[in-house]
Amino acid sequence: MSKTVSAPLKGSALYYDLVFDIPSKAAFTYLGDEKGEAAPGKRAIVPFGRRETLGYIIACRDTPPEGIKEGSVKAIRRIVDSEAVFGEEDVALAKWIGGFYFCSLGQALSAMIPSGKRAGDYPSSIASEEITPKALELSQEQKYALDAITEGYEKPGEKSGAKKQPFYLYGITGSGKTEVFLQAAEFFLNRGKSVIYLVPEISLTHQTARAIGERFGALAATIHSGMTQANRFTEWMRMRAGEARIVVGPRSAVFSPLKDLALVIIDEEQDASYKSGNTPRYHARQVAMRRCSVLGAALVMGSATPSAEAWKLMRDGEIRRLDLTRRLSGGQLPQIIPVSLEKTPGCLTDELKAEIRKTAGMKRQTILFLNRRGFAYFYHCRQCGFELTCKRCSVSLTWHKSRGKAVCHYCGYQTTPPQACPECGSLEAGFTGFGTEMIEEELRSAFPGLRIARVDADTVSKKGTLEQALDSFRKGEIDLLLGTQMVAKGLNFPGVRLVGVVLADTGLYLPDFRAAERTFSLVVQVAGRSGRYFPDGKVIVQTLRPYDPAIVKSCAMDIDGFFETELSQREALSFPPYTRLIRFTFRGKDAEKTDRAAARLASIAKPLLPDGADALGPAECPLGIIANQHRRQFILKGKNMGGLHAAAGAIIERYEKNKDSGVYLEVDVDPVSVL
DNA sequence: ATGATGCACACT
DNA sequence: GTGTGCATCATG
Repeated sequence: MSKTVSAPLKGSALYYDLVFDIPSKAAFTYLGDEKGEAAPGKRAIVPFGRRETLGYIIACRDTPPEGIKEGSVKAIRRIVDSEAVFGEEDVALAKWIGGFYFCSLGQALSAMIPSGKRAGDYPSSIASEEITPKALELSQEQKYALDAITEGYEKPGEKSGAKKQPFYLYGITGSGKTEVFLQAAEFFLNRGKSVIYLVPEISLTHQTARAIGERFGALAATIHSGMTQANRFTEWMRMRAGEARIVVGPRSAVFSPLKDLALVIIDEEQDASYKSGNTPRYHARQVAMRRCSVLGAALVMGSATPSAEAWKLMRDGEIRRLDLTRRLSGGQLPQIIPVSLEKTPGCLTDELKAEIRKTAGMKRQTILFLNRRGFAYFYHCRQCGFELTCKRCSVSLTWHKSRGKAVCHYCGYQTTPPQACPECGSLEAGFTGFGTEMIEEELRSAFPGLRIARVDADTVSKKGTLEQALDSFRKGEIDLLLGTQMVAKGLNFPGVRLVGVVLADTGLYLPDFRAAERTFSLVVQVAGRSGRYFPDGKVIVQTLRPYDPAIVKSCAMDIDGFFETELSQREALSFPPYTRLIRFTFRGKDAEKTDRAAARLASIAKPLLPDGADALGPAECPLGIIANQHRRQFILKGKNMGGLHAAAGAIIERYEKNKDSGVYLEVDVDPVSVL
């Protein structure tokens, strides 16, 4: 817990060590503030170089550290917090994060602690006035799972030293995972313990948060990106005070400062959003495992489509798998039909059109899903094969009809596409492939009477638009919802009969070893949107690769089969989960310099590699240029993370000794994507 | 990270 | 001779 150091007597010198949200690992010593409010665990504004910066007070001391002249120590300008906002446990966790993900303590703390200024009053939590603590009746399978999760629980007061095995609630969509999670949470709350409930994104957080607010009332808290800083901070302090004991939230909620944490739930465990995209590039699952093992807390993950990592751990018995095999509503799994797109002139096959028509005739609803990532829509010359790509990034430009422009999805560059091929002058050049706009147009002309709504990053840039569209879809004011990723996950619409995947295999063209896994899991999840309440759900999966295992197995809902082939392939190529990766990415305006930097790190690395470890590259990244920056990567691969990680640490240290100017190095431990 | 400093080449 | 640009450095 946070130890509060008594305020210094007036005039007596007491020093404080602060860390900052900067790459430097050093702590800086300051004199206490005038009011004497300084204490470890509080944040302070201090003069730092030529400016004032927020820092985290991590310790106090009687004398300045060795080598610092007493005269050069500055005083804390102002203390931000009236009480400590982080404690020893948080610092210990931050140190671990810094060590494992190669960032400074200050960077780790700043990722953990909400940056809100002041804990105002205590309103606006998700706590619902009407508490409905009535748990639903559990099925046999659910009961078994709940018992397994709770049975190892030790009595309060007893020290729980033994390492607990994580659980995995593996169940098809609609099999009642959430209710098991909620009752497990309730079990621990009833014993005075705390619970973290992680969900992938805000849209999902909302539904789950509501359920938790209703069931646990004032004990519930939530933190997500849609909240104001002050509200997030308020929730943080409610947790620290022990007032809130269950939190629902995305990735960052894994840091929640709950008292007596006993259970961490990770819903949709395979979701890539659990991995942070910026420093520190932590994975919430990894952090959760760390916290749980330190505290002796239980970890329960769940999904219908586990990650390859989790699947292997279950297979090897390192994670205990708990199966939920039946849909509670009695709904059947939908029929999933793969349809080849090869001979279709437009982007909607006759099969899909027929089903849309049939569904509309039944006064039911359709969701059309387009996985737009990858190269679904590109300028292509049929004569010479020329492709129009971004001048700055190496990716294909996407055609935006409404703007009449070709746009780069990475840097925002846009240009008017040429009428004729710039290479050979042929007029048989232009955009092919599918975008949501084009599909929308084709739909409107094919089904003039249908009420169609399109939901993608372009149409929902304004806040609330997505909610609005989804709301009117739920009310039945829209017949067909067309969208990207956002319509795929978690949403639950009773009226939906048909789900169409416009082009399932776009992701398969990405040069990433997880491409098949992602595609597979996406199709299975999208399929799960259909037929949740009626037994006549239908899913049409359009594809240019009808024989690809990821497509075939996902349409057959053959998860075992998919992982069998996928894992044996990963093993053959020694990719995760059979190995671990540490990726070094170099960015620089100058290609030569970037190459040199990568080569230099590689030559440092070679002699330091532990036995059984491999180096890949240095090589150009699959996306070789992004926003005018050349990108190179160098990947370490090894069976044993301990040795690999230690080597990486030594490599980084030597590399930084004389670093290349204009080239930035980024280190990613356990990268989820290598694009 | 970020602002200050020092050195290179350009140009009123 | 001063002015703009970037690499280098230190931050207590």
